[in-house]
Amino acid sequence: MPTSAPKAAAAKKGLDTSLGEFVLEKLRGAIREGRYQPGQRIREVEVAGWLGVSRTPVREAFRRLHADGLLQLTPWRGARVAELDRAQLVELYAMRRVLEGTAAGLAAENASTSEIGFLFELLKKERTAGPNPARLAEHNRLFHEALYGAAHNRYLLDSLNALADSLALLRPTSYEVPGRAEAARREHVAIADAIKRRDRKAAEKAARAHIAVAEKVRLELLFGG
Amino acid sequence: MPTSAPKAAAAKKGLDTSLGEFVLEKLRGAIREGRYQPGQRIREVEVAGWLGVSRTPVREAFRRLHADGLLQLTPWRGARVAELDRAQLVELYAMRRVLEGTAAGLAAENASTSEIGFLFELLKKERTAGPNPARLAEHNRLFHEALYGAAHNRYLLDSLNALADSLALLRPTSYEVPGRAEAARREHVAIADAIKRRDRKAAEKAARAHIAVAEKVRLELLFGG
DNA sequence: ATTGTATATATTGTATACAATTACGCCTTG
DNA sequence: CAAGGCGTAATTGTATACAATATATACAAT
Repeated sequence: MPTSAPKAAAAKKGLDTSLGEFVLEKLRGAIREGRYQPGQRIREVEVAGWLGVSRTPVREAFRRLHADGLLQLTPWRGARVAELDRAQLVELYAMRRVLEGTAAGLAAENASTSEIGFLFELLKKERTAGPNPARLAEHNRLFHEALYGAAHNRYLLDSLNALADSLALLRPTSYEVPGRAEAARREHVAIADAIKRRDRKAAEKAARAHIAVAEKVRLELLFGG
Repeated sequence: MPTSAPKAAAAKKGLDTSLGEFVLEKLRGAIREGRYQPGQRIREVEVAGWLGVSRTPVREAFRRLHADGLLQLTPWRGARVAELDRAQLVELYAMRRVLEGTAAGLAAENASTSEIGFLFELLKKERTAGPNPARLAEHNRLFHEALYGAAHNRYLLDSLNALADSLALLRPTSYEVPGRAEAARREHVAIADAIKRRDRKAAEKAARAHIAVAEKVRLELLFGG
């Protein structure tokens, strides 16, 4: 539970956006980093005090997190960080397999040469990232975000980002599994190569395969063989 | 612009849900029925007065509609019903083609026999619906919603509903085009038949074709050849 | 006439006050 | 000692008051 004193009130000075957005980002970060655990209840006044704002912008942030599926809201009973059971996880990965494949396929058709260059840059960094699982997961996130952008479809982008946020609820990440990092990197390379060759089918197939493996690893990690 | 006096304040008595939800549904309906036109500005006090509530639940509804892409919110400058230009429309249909195909494919695998029966029931009603474009569009919506449900994937369902809401921004509907209704019905039948045969590939293909035709008709209708 | 500026008005963002509902502890009672 | 009811505290839903910002109007200067 985030408990740093309202020095955040200082950090929000010179805000280029509304307090609601500010709170939203703070909460999203806290959930992504696991400082709020799935199932945990979040009280409005608690967040308001933490960030030095009133309940109003906190409630706005809650509503948006709810829309993204990160918070479970029940009337009069407050907000709770969403939990994913096995069935939901399977549904989520099914969806992601489709969308990720579509993104890769569209990227093969629509990505600019600089976007493709950026993908390979990220892969280079990924190779030299070291063994820290959190850092590896972060690199992974950057690669996938770049891929989503290269597809050039706003709706697809938004959906995939929402799915990624939901998946961030789960820990540990797949990168805790020995050898997963190298395997994932090889799969990433396969996707990027297909995009560079402008091979839509191959890119789609590689991306779907990548997600299928990720699902398998995650399920084993979380629920055991 | 909806202007019926606050008799709505009476209609909201005995509410089984929060006022925010109430306002959300009212606004969604008003946008879907074209009572709020794309590009039109919506003021908080105006809606609050219309529905006999304060600005607070109105703002909540605005935020959710924004998350769904139906409202465009800019700080200090209020809410505006989203507009779709041609490029966005193309992106949206690309997304819908993928998701609708996926939904049909999953329905072929996962739909219960009663769900399949319901699809055919809707098709029967569609055949005898008469020539009213608004009624036809409504029947169409029901069929697609049933299809989404039969896929048994929550994330897919939410995404497709969001896309459908965005498409509802556009009028006139394709059903203003002579002959579109019968053609659409035949395409619906093809989808339902494939699902009944449990033929995943065929269902997916039929659904994608259906959306592709719908896109073509819409583009011609809105932007001319 | 047009453009720039100042002022007033309107509208949204935020904070706080109040109402409705729930959760929990305590007491009573069998 | 357990079970159930009552009352208080805690929490959220809603309304309103206030602050910050944008928009519109009036007027002056060119």
